[in-house]
Amino acid sequence: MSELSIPNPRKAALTEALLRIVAERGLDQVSVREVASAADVSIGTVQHYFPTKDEMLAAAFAEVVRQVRARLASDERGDDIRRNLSTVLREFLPLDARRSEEARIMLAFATRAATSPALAEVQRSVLGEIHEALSEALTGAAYGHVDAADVRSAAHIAIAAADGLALHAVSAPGWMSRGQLAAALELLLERLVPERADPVGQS
Amino acid sequence: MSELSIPNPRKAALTEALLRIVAERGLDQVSVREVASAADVSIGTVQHYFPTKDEMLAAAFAEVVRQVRARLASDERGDDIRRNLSTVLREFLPLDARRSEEARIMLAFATRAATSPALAEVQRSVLGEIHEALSEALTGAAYGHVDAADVRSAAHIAIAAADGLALHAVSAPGWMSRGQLAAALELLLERLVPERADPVGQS
Amino acid sequence: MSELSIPNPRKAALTEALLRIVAERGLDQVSVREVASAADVSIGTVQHYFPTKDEMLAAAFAEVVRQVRARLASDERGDDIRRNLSTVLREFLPLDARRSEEARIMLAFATRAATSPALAEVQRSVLGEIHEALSEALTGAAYGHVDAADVRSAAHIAIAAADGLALHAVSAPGWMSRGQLAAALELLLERLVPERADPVGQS
Amino acid sequence: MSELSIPNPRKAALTEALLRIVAERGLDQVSVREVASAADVSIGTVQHYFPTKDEMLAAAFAEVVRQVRARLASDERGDDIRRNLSTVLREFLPLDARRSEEARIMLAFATRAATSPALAEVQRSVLGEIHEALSEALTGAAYGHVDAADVRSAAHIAIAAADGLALHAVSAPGWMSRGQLAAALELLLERLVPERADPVGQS
DNA sequence: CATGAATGAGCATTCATTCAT
DNA sequence: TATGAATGAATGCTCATTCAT
Repeated sequence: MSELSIPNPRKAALTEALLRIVAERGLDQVSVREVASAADVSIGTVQHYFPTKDEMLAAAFAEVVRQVRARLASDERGDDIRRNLSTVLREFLPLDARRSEEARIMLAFATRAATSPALAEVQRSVLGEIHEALSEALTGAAYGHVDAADVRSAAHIAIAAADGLALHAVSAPGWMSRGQLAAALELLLERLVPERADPVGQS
Repeated sequence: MSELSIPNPRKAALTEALLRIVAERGLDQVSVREVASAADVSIGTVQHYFPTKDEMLAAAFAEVVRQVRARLASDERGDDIRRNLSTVLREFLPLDARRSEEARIMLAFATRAATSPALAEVQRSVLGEIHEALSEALTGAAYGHVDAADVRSAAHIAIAAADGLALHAVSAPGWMSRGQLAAALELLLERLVPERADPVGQS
Repeated sequence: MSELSIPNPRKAALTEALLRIVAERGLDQVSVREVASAADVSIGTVQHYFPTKDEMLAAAFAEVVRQVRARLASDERGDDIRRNLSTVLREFLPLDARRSEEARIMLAFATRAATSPALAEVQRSVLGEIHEALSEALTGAAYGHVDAADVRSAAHIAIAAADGLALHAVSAPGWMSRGQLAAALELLLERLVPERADPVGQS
Repeated sequence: MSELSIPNPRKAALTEALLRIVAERGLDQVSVREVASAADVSIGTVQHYFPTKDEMLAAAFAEVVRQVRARLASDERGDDIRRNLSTVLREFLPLDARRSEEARIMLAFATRAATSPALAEVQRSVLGEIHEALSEALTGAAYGHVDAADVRSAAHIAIAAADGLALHAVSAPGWMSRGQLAAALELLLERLVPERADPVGQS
């Protein structure tokens, strides 16, 4: 409703075009020209909205992050913490075309962040946010007997494993099937999250 | 394996120069010019050994893989399987300058593999090799009661978590300390590798 | 001359901004963008007043000429013709910050006039005007025994020497000191303007 | 004969092409593209010899200076000092097509030197060299009764007047005829250089 | 009156590659 | 074996200008 949420339809079309290129051909194939032609506007128009390529990349990364955040926020949560964690982490695995594209994009930006302080800053904040959320959930799952450091390590492991699986799936197409990705994730959560402490019905 | 794989020393100097650039400035900053100047030879010389840039990149990736393989092969192995796994996986974490550089290089190539069939093929074979080794080790650790699928999933998780931690450390410098990386890995192994059933019955 | 030549104050601000850029960074650094930002208005506004860059340049040159003319008109004149000539010609030498800036601007436009018929026309009329005035003064200084052609040549020399000194001072900063500039001009006038025949008969 | 004097025929062709453009259309119309097409080579070739535009411009300016120096050195000198000075200074006036082109080129570079320290340095050294030569000649012409400061001022005036006349002729085509240029120069020398001190035939 | 959107040509420069030597 | 010449495509970016509002 606020003006803030209507950034600019043209700008949005440009970042979308850019992200499509990243997903299909990689971040190094992104050029002002390619984005212009993918969005079917002139080069000048692209640079009217994004004076420099860096600004354009940063905006695109921010948009991806925004989308991922929105997706995580809209996911259904229930009582079963392990299932909730699974829901969240599955968002990062390339289990369908949409998530596969997103994974390729996130990986591309993460890798570039290794040599771009600006992108690294975004990456840090994204990781921080997710880590925070996972830590909370894991604390809830521990039913009292928690070692805070262990919980934080477990959260680190959870994100790392999800991103690592995505990395492998994306960088070595065919190496893991979707079933294997899902199975690996489930096994991890089994080992990471204690059984629900239903003191009665539990054998 | 064979003497055939001992490359021309000049060629080795070129791939080393290239990998230095990748580690420091990223894969997209690699150009024939940069490699030539980093190796202090002429552009023509670079292209005498590597007629195309793709061949040069492929050779460099192969060299990295070769180095990692050599490192893994030379690591000390003992009776404690969990410790052995830790030793192997720690090779992938940026726990010191050398491994940090290697992690950046591996990540760069992995990301490019997402859009390069040739590199993807190498990536698949590397992952296959490591997965195989980890699966064997985990099978040994299970002391009989093994579900083969679970073992393979656990191996997937192990590599994924290690690479994922490396990805995070490299793409968000400052996000995780070396201690946190090591702690997360240890926690993972605790959860993934069953305690040795009978510490007594061990020879 | 007429009130008609009093331009829109906004327009004046734009030409002033333009001339500042010319003085500081040269005529080729003048762009609609730079002028707009120097005058702190939008590009569109600049082009509202000056539809094309050429018109803007022409207006700026006209403004400079207007300023120089005004300065020359306001200079004090006395009975000593040589001194009057000196006063006039010193206006063209970069003897202080203001005249230095003006000299840089005049030189920039003169040089561009070499390839721009429109600016060349302005340049011709300016030179004509000054030459006329100097010729008159020199005729007055000759006390009767005049060769009209010599007087015109002397006027040519006078302007040329002044502009040439300015050219050297501006194009080779540090080459001539202000004292050297002034001394050279005085020597020229000594040689160009005959001594007053009878210093006594002066009222 | 030495290798130094054979700089590179290709390079020479490029600077010649560049200077042609400067003379015809001005220094701001010089672009790598234009030079390449004027010299009938590819853009890449131009930049093989001159990695940056600045280097190309500097080389071209140096070449112009070299040509002017060579011309001055090859001019005939006789016993009549005033005539010798005339010969030298006429080299700077656009009295024919060749000198007109040279004058336009020199003016263009001089003007750019106002905002380019590198070119300004060259300009300073050129002026220094000519000033030195003129000062010597004028000292010789003074037959003993010299005020060194006056001689240097006279030399300044001589170059300035020549360059100023060239500036006017080039920036206001049609303003002065060739005859007027020559006449002005001769008048200047009359006033600047004392008559030959033939002690007898002098009234 | 003033602005920002949009454009397309042009800029210097970097690039991978081919070729002759 | 090693090099430099030469090329032409592609890069990010600046530019003057037109147009709708």
